[in-house]
Order: sequence, then structure tokens, then C-alpha cells
Amino acid sequence: MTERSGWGTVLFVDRMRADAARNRRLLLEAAAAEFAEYGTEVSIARIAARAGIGKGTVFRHFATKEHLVTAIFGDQLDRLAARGEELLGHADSGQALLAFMADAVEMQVADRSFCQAVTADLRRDPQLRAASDRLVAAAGSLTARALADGVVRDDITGYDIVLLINAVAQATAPLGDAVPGLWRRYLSLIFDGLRPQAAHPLPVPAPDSLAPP
Amino acid sequence: MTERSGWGTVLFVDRMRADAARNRRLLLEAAAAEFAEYGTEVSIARIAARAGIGKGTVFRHFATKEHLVTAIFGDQLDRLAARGEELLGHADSGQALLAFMADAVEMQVADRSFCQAVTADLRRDPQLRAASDRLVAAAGSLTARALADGVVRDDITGYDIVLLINAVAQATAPLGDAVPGLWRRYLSLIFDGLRPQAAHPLPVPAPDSLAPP
DNA sequence: CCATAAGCGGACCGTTCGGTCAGGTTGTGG
DNA sequence: CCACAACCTGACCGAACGGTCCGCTTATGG
Repeated sequence: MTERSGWGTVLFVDRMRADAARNRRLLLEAAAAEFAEYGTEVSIARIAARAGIGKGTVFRHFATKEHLVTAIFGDQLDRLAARGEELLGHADSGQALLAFMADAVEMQVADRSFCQAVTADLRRDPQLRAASDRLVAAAGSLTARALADGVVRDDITGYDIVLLINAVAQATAPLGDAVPGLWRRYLSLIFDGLRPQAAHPLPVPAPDSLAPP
Repeated sequence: MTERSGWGTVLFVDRMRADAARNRRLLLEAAAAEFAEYGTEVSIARIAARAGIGKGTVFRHFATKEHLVTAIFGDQLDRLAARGEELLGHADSGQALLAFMADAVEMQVADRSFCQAVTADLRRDPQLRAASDRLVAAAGSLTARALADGVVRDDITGYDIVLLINAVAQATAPLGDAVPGLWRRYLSLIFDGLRPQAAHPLPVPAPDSLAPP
């Protein structure tokens, strides 16, 4: 579990009682694991059992289940955005963009809740909005750098990249884990579509937001 | 509601009592509409109410909710496969493949349950397996024809096409219906990746089945 | 070491779901 | 036209869920 960007509520365990801090950590670990394995529909009771704490304790730390999901999902978004920012320091801009997409897809494929959360109505939460914006910004910078080097076509944006990451991650969903690395096939194919050599005019402008109206 | 291929159970209303046949039709229409609008999680009670019949009647026609979902989903798969077979008669093989993908995505985007069903564990059902095979076969023929005309790269198969359809349909899921035709942008982009000009070697072989082990 | 408040936990609540069933209704073959 | 089987229905059931609450435990500052 990493730190949230500029917002320490989730892991703000400093001025807590020792047992409370310990339980909160156990809870977040258990929730992340259960969500990744079974999706966000797992019951609070299951998560509490895995963490070895009582159900009531869960609601002491997070008023509703949605708050818990939001906390975990926000942390993941932040981690992903951080990875993107880190890759901005990479020499090869094309490989950096590809690596970013690969890491993002891998994260999403390994975590059932991540896929669900992207689609859910959690967009109302301002913290998630911020994390999402940070992610799109990182993707946009990586794209701009790759464009400047002429390795991607000039009509794509950071929003496109984020949505295509989602597309690749969902592509192989029907097969479950039957062919473990199959998503790499489709990431590669889609990346071919991002190259300037392939470019045919795109019929619809890129979006300028990830949130529904 | 169209006919199931070679299997008339779903709409086998011939030797039924008149009221039973009528109710079955109302039920299937209501279920398809509710599933499309709200996904497969809508309650049986809701569907029954929309059909104007009692809840018990639903279970008279379909032993479990899963049976109902399977019937509706199978019908959709069959319709999609039929559309693919129809497009095999189209003169321009490249446009036929593109049109097939576009129709498939459009269907999936307009129907929440369709997206869910693709991922669900309904693959056990032999009828769905058959419908799925028929769909992949149609996609494979369209692909082979396009390949013979040199308009697509030579390392893709019908399975790739079906999975990429899924990818495109899910790509814009985070935005809901905020930008109605946005999926066309990503279908176009991915189709660019399917052209021979763009081809870089793909890292993983295509799957040879859509079912998990 | 103790007083106290913060934390804990699981019985409990209201709701919703898929699915069942007994008893009333109705279409239909003869 | 009638008898009967097929059909319809909504009250009902048990399970599972998110969330509440209060009596008990325990960490901690003084």
C-alpha cells in the first residue's frame, strides 16, 4: 500500500491508537486482496474475516463500503500515475509510452476490482477525479513526448491512451486467465495502430474529460 | 426476437397454450429490454412487472434466472453471427469486415447485459458454445477473405476479431454515453492496426478457443 | 497503576434477492 | 359444453447483504 498524493487520510495512522492503526492496515490489505481476486462485490464480512477483525471495525474505519472501495481504487490510480511520471524520465519516448500502457494493462488484468471501478459511478468523488486527472496528465505527457519524436500519429491524446489501456485490458476478459499473457498480443496490435505509418483519419474527436455529464 | 439456429426451445411456442405462448413472448421482450438497459442484475420481479405477468410465471418458463439470461444472450449471439454470414456476400471484403465489427460493437454498446454476458461463466452452456463457435467462424471467414484481398495483415484470426470487438466496445465504457459515437474513433484506430502497412510481429499466438479451461 | 476514552466485535435490523408452492383461473380436445 | 390439465399468481421462504449498536476490551497519558 503506497501513500496517497498529498492526501494522507487513507493511511493516516500517526495519531491513532496502535491497535487501530494495525487493524486499519490489515483491513486495507485484506480489502485490496479480496477486491483484486473477486471484484468489488465481495461482502464486507468476507473482507473482515480475511483481515481477522470484526465487521463492525470495518465500518469504524470506513463509513460505507463505497468509501472503502474508493480508498483502494484511488491508491491504485495514484500508483499508476506515479509510474507514468517516472517513465517520463526514460530516454526512449516510444518505449516509455509502450511500457506505461503495458504496466497499466497488467495492473488492471491482475485486479478484478480495478476493471469494475473504472466503469463505476465513483467518478463523483473529488479525490478520484484528481487522481484520474493526474493519470490522464501523465499519459498526455508521455504521448506528447512520443509525438515530438515522431513515433506516434499526431491525432491522439492522453485520453485516447487511457481509454485504449482500458480496451486492451478488457479485450481478453472472455478468456479469463486461460492464456496468461494474451493481452500483450492486443496491446502490440493496438500500438501498431498508434504509429504514424498506419494513420488513417479518425472519425470522431478525442474526448476532453473522462467523466460522464 | 429472432429464431435460434437449429434449436427452437426459446421461441418454441407452437404446441403451447395460447396464453403461455403470449406470456413467453412478453417475458422475453421485457427481459431483453431490462437487461439491455440495466444489465443482468435487474431482479426477476422487475422483469415480470414490465412484462405484466406474475413472478411465478417467469420461473415456469425458465427454471432459473441464468436460463433466462442464457436464452437472451444466445439469441443475440446468433443474430450477430447471422449478420456476419450475410456480410460474406458483400463485394468489398475490407468494408465487410469493418462493417461487421462496427455492427457488433454497436450492439454491445447499446446493451449493458451483452457486455457482462461475454465475461460471465455462461460459457458452460453448450448452446452458447455453439453460438459462440458460429460467431467466431463467421469472423474467421470475413478475415480470411479480407486477407486474400490483402487489406489486413496475415497474422490475425477470427478469434482476434471477436476479442477486438469486445475491446472496442469496452474502451469507452468509463464515459458512459457522454460521447455517443466515440467508439467509432477507437474502432477506426484499431482497424488501422489491422492493416498490413502497420504490421509489426505480434508477441503471442492467437487463441484457438474462447472458453476458459 | 489506574481512570478513561478510544476501539472492538458480533448479534441484530431492515431490505432485497432468487426461487417455491398451494390454490384459483383458463384454454382446449373431445 | 365440459372436464381436466396446463397455466397463472402473489404470498411466502431462507439466504445474503450493508449497516447499526451497545456491552466489553484495551491502549495510553498522567
